[in-house]
Amino acid sequence: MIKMKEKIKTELCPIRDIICRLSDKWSMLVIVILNDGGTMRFNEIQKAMDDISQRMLTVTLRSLEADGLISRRIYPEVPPRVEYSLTPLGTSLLPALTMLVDWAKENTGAIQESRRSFESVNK
Amino acid sequence: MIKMKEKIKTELCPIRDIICRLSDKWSMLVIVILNDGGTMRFNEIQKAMDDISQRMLTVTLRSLEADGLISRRIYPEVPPRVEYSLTPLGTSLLPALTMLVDWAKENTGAIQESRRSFESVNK
DNA sequence: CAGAATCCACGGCGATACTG
DNA sequence: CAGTATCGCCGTGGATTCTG
Repeated sequence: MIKMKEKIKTELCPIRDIICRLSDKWSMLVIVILNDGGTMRFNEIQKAMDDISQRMLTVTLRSLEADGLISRRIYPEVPPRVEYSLTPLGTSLLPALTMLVDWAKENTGAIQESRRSFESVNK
Repeated sequence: MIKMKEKIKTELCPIRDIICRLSDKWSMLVIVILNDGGTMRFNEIQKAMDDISQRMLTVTLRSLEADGLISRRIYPEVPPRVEYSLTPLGTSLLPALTMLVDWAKENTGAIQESRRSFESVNK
């Protein structure tokens, strides 16, 4: 059996870096929303998230673009129009992301109950 | 096709909460290491990570214990001995975690190259 | 040995105001 | 519409010291 630990310690300084980029407050959610919505404009994405600030959406989109997970197309019009969509690389992340979300969904109850009993013991 | 966005917005305030707990600096790594090592003592885990502070390891372990992902067994001896191991719930997270790590591993090169070209364009 | 407690630096993130 | 710029809070996490 392969030692996952070795995976992480030898190959995964870069891997941990990637995980950290994804696991900020908004990145995963943006990817999921773009997967559902296809090609979307800035404001569309913001409405779909409904509680992200304009600044953080900009920052998040730039970060994802830098990593090659989304593409950003600018139309030289007035008023300006900018469209975002997942790249193939971004799309390839979805199975793993979905699995994580599904796991979280299935175990939400168990985890919350565990937290409650843990707190009542340590109160 | 199911709208992932709906999943996240309706069911996933709790789900996002879980993802956030996992995606701090150390939690995923601890889970992976415990999966490789089985039952381990505090110092064993710390050595396996080799760059985590004592404080952060304590904090991380408590958080994972509260969520029911790891168990903590105390032996009333002198000097004290405490052993950690994955619970079934913690183990059930591994497939999703592995998938994410594998994706990151496979696409590290592409991502880093994307970052470089992005920076050279925006310099 | 396995922590608890304290102090502190840094960076993520939000609020607000301004612009092409 | 889709940003950019600036300011400031606060939470994460590191270093250090102390304890049962």
